[in-house]
Amino acid sequence: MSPAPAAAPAPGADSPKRGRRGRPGYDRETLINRATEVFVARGYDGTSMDTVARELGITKSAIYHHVKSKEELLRLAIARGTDALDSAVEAESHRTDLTALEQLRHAVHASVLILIEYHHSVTLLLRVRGNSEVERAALEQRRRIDEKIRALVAAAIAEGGVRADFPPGLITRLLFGMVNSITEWYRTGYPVSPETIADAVTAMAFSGLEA
Amino acid sequence: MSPAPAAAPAPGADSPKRGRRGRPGYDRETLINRATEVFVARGYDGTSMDTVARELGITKSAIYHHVKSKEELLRLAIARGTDALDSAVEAESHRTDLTALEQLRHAVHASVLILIEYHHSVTLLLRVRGNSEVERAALEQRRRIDEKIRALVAAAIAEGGVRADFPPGLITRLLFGMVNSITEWYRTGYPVSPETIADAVTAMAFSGLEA
DNA sequence: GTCTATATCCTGATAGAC
DNA sequence: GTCTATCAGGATATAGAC
Repeated sequence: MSPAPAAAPAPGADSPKRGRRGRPGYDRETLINRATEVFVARGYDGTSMDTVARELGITKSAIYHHVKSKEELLRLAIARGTDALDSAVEAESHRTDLTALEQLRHAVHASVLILIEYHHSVTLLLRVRGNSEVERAALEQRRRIDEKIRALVAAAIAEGGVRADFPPGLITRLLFGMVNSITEWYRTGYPVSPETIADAVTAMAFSGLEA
Repeated sequence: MSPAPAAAPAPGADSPKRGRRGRPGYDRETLINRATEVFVARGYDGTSMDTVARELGITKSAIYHHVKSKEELLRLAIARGTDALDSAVEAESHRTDLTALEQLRHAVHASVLILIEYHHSVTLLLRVRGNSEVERAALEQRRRIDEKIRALVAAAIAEGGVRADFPPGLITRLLFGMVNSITEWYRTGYPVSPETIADAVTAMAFSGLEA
């Protein structure tokens, strides 16, 4: 019920090397992380660069010194989570020491942990509608990840480890619908540990909620 | 595995009484339904009234003849799904002939069917961020529905029908996270019937995906 | 690296003709 | 009930001083 995590390392998710001088002094990394949070809180399209600036305590011009456009800021904000998710799923799906069912279980568990660690970034990714080139590129990368998951589920079904009474595509969507829904309510400080959440998701997904 | 649906009736979800004259001739109902689809496709904040008008083949002014603001259009777009969901959950949670576990199973099954029938409207509801009065009111109504569900899950746990090895709030969020995730991929014409989808969700949620 | 302007375009909304 | 024309405010982005 608690497989090996295999989550990605934390490259500095919160407040890296701020200080030194008295006030703002943002480095690019911190600016991206904070902007990501603001985009998540109000929605990307619902957030003006003025709002981002105000929330960060600086002006728009200061932001445009670090990034060349609002779209680039979105691209950078999304990239972290996408990359972490992709490499985790990629890693799990190549472990030849496990059955497909166990690979899938590990992939679910690892995805939950990454989704929590990078929850702002992943949340933005999951909300993208394809309204710009950046958004369409993000959707395309997400589609590639989904493809790997679908292959895992198909293999687990072929193996006899996963129910075959419903279409594989439907099973996959529901499984990762549950996993991804974490972004809807998870907030920093949520009073249940990431490991417990990952265990709960894995248990619910594979065994159901009946006692 | 296939409980009594109890879904709401269809008051005319697609194209009511269009025609008569050659071109547009929208009635208010049709306009709202079509606008809802456009909002879902691009996101509410990412959709200008000019875009809505273009998609509908009329001008902004024609829209403002039917509704007084973009916000009111959102309110009307969201209302249908919210009302249907609320009354379905309300109805199931008052059936004294069923155990709490069975009430929950029926509520899940009914929610899936409503979520599919009103999927554009419900999708908008689930994406609301609280950036305006209309959005905050929608969030509040949604919170009331969630409260009823949480009570059902708590009762089912107390009854011994649902697993108690994880926090009830977490179980509830994951369960309806899976249910609600249908809005992420369901499209009119999806090649699996609503009933089969509802059965699959119920089976996955209560028994898990292991064979 | 951050500020105060400012340019340019887009957005929600209205007036008034047909 | 729909159109053309228009307005006032807000959006992204840039120029140039400190």
